Amino acid sequence: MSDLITPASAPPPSTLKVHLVAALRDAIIARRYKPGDRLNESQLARQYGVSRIPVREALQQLQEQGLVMNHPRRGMFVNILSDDDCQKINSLRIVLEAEALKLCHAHLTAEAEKKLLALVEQMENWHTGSEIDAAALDLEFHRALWNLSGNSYLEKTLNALVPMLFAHQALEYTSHNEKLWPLNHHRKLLDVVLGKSNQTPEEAMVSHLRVRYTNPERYSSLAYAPLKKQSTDSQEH
Amino acid sequence: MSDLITPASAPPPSTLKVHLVAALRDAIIARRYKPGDRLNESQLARQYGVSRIPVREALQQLQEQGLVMNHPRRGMFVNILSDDDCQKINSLRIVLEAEALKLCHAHLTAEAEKKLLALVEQMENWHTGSEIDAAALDLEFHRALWNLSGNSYLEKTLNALVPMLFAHQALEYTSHNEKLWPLNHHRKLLDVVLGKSNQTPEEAMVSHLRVRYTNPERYSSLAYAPLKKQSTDSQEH
DNA sequence: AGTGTGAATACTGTATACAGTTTTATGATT
DNA sequence: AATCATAAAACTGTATACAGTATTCACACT
Repeated sequence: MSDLITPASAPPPSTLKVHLVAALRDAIIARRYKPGDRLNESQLARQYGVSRIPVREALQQLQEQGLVMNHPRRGMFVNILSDDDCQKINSLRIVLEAEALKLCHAHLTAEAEKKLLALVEQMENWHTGSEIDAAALDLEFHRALWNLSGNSYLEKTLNALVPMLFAHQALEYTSHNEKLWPLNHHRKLLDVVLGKSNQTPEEAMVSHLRVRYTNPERYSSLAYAPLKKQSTDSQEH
Repeated sequence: MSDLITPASAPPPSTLKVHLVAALRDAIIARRYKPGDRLNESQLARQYGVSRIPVREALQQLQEQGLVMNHPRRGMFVNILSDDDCQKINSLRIVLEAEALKLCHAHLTAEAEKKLLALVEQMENWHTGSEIDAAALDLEFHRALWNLSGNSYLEKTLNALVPMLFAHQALEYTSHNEKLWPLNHHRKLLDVVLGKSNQTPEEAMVSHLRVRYTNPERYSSLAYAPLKKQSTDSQEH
């Protein structure tokens, strides 16, 4: 009979595609590729030392996640979101993160509490370092909350929405003003999870996430334009 | 200069993949392929008269949408959801559909109202016909609401969640008991959109969608089992 | 110099080919 | 007859090849 279901402990029989998805998504979230940049299949295939097929498959998965956009027979581009798009995504994010926060309390473990607290303190003590790293910490904290919600579909949905905002640098970590610094908000969210806050999950999440989106010139100047050799400094590996 | 952005009126330069995605998704939602069924790339390629590549790409897009599941190096299977999975998806659906319903009122047009009303009446007069068709009408009505919400990301998210429930026949249309018949609920939702209800969007959506999920034997008996020639009557075209 | 036209190039979408793994079938052993 | 081992077949993941379209470049024309 053997194993009908692959045992959870089995070595994950990974494929090139999953590695490429992770690498490309991280590169887009970290803004090494910027909105509007063209993603050339052959070039990426050369960079990663694989054929075009797994690159194509990875790009199509990212397209489904909203990070890149396909123009048929023209190619894949890092997606461009308007201010309005960001607002829409963010309002949806608020609803979903509030729901997640609501569910967290029931699934709280000592281990999870410890991890969240460590992240909060790491963020509070953040005074030097790049904006990218601040974003990475921010995302990691929220992902931990999504995971703690215990609803994997909620988690997956948020993972398909929020990275779009990060890819657009929709959050700013430059103002170290103590009151406004987004990283300082996270302890309040943790307090809600721990039941040590008098705010409802909705209130806490709204006050954390309700921001306006006004795009600076975040986009590649080549966006959707006739394709030219793009800046080569956005490469990696 | 020409067109920097493909004009909306342009003939959609479609690909084989998008046709396959639509065909396969419809087949899964209509339960011509059932949860647990194996989807063989070569076989589908032959059926549709194309090569394996566009079939693979279509299946991977459906995987991202949760309708099929990949077992690395084993193949794609129509996804199987446990009762618990259905509960989680449904609770998320309620939150999202309530949000959509809330947003609809602001975007209401005479044209949209006419379309929704037509669908409601079509459903109320539904007395004969298959369960599949009832499900199709149900889904069409809800999709119209999602679209009317004006938030394309909300729409896309719901389109990635709700079809999973339909693929599992999680809704039953067999009880023609007037009070319980789900198709009869839709007028109440429309009333909320029109502002003619004293229910809040949340209340209306909760009472419409809060159901329990208990799976009958909805699954293919071959689910995840050593692969055998599967029943050939689930083919099409 | 700027603009328009056509050839050359590059790229995507799809088909075919190949390698390694998984599944199935076959046959030996008890 | 049932179980285990081995060989054959089938399938996925990936690479390569090809066709058609989009883009770029070069050159003529004004």
